[in-house]
Amino acid sequence: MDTNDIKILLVDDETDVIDFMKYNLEKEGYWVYTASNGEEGISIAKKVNPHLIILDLMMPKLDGIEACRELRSLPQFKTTLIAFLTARDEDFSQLEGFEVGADDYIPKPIKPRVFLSRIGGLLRRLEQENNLSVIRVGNIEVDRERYLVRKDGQEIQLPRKEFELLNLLVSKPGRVFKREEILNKVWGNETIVGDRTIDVHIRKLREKLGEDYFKTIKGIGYKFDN
Amino acid sequence: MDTNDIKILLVDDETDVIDFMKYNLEKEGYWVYTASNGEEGISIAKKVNPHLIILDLMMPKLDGIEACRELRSLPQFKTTLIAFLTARDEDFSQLEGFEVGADDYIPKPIKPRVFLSRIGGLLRRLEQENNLSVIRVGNIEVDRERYLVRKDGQEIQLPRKEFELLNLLVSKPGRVFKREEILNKVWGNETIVGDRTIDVHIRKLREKLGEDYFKTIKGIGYKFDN
DNA sequence: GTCCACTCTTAACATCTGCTTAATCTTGCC
DNA sequence: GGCAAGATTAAGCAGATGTTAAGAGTGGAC
Repeated sequence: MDTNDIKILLVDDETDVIDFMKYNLEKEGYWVYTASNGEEGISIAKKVNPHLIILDLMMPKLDGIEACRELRSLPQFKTTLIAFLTARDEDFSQLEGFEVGADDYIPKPIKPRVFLSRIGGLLRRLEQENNLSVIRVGNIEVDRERYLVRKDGQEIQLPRKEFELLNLLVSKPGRVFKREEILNKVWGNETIVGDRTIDVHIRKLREKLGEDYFKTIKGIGYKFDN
Repeated sequence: MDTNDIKILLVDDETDVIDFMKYNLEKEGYWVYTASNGEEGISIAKKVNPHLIILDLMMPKLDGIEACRELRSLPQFKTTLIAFLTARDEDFSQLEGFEVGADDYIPKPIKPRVFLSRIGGLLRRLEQENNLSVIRVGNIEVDRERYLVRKDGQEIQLPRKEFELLNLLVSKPGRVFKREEILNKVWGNETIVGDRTIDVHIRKLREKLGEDYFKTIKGIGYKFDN
C-alpha cells in the first residue's frame, strides 16, 4: 500500500498540535483529516473510514477514551488502528487506553522523525494483518511465504502456476472468479494462453487437493469452496 | 467499471485549477465536465449526472457548501460522490463540508499523482457501494459474488441465465420488467431468441424457488414479489 | 555440454450441461 | 367460443468444460 492511499484522522483541540502532525504526515504523502473534538472526530471517521485515528486524550465535548470506546463499538471500526496522544505529564494510565481498545499511544511533544517512524510502524502492522502470509480455509492451508500448501497437515508442493491459481481462489473463498479475471491475475494481462490452460490447471489442483474444493460455474469461472 | 465510463464534473472559478485537474483526469481516461460557479455546476450536473463532483469552496454566485447542500436535496444526487477542493490556508471546517454531505475533501495545491490516487480511491468506494454483492428479499438471498442463491438458508446453484434473470428481477422487487427489457438486460441487445425462452427460464426459477415469487403480468412482463 | 526432471501449454477428443426451440396444453379475456 | 398470451414439456444442439497425452521450454546436476 502506498502512503497516498492511507487516510489518517487527527483529533485534537489544540491547533498547534494538529498543524504539526498534519504538516509532517502530509509531507510523507498520507491523506490527513482533522477534527477538533471527539464528536466531530467520530462523525468524520464515519464518513471517511480512515486507516488510523489519532485521538488526543483531553478534549472538549467527548474525550479520547470515550471517543475510542464509542468507535470500537461500531463494526466499521473494529479493526481500525487507534492511537492516543498523551502529554508526558498527563496523568494517564496507559492501561486505560489499551482497555478501551487502543493500539498504541504517542507521547507529546515528539520529534517529527520519531513521530513519523512511529506512525510508519503502526501502519506496517496493519498491512501485515491484512496480508497474512498463511491462509487457512477448512483443512487447506496456503503458505504464501514458503510457496507450499498443507492439507490435513500434509505438506504438498505445487508448481508455480498451480500455486498462484490456488492462491487467487483461496484469497476470497466462495467468491467466483471469472475466467478473464483469472487470466489477468495469474497469467498477466499481456500473455495470451488458450482457454483450456485454466482447465488443465484446475484439473491438477483437483487431483492434488481433492475434487470437491473447486466448483465450476459454467459460463463464468471457478470458485474455491469447502 | 472502466475509467472511460466515469463522468467527473469539476466546479471552480479558477481556470488554472480546472485546467490542471481536467488535464490529469482526461489523461487517465475519465470523462470530464467543467463549470465555473455553483449555479452552472448544478445545471450541468442535472444534465450529465456525473459519478463524482468536485466543488471548490469559494466561488462566485453559489459557493461550494451551498451548492453541495442543494445537490444533496435532489434525489438524483443522493448517492453521487461529492468532494470539496480547499486551499490550505482557507478557513474551512472539514466538519461543515461533511455535514452538508461531502464524501471527501481535496487540498490544493496537490501533486498530480496524489490527486489521481485520491480520485481513484473515491471511485473505488463508489463501486463497492453500488455492487452490494448480496441482495435479500424476503427469504430469498441472491449472492452475486458467489453466484448462488439462498432460500431459507439453503444454498441453490442456478445456471447462468437463470441466475441473471433472477438477479434482474430481484434488483427491483415488485417492479414489472417488460419482456423486451428482460431480453436486453439478460440476453443482450444483439442476441435474438424466441419469445418462449423467457417463459422457460421463469418456469425453471419457479420450480427451484417456488411458484409464488414470480408474477406474470400478461402482455407486459414479469415481476418478483413476495 | 548433456541429460534428466519438471512445468507449462496446446491440441485433440470426450463429455456434459444449459439454452433454445418446437409442439402442445392451459388460462384468461373479449 | 375463440383467440392470444403464457405455461409446460421434452428433445436436440451448441458451446463450454473435462481429460489426456505429447511437445516445447526451462533449469539444475553432473
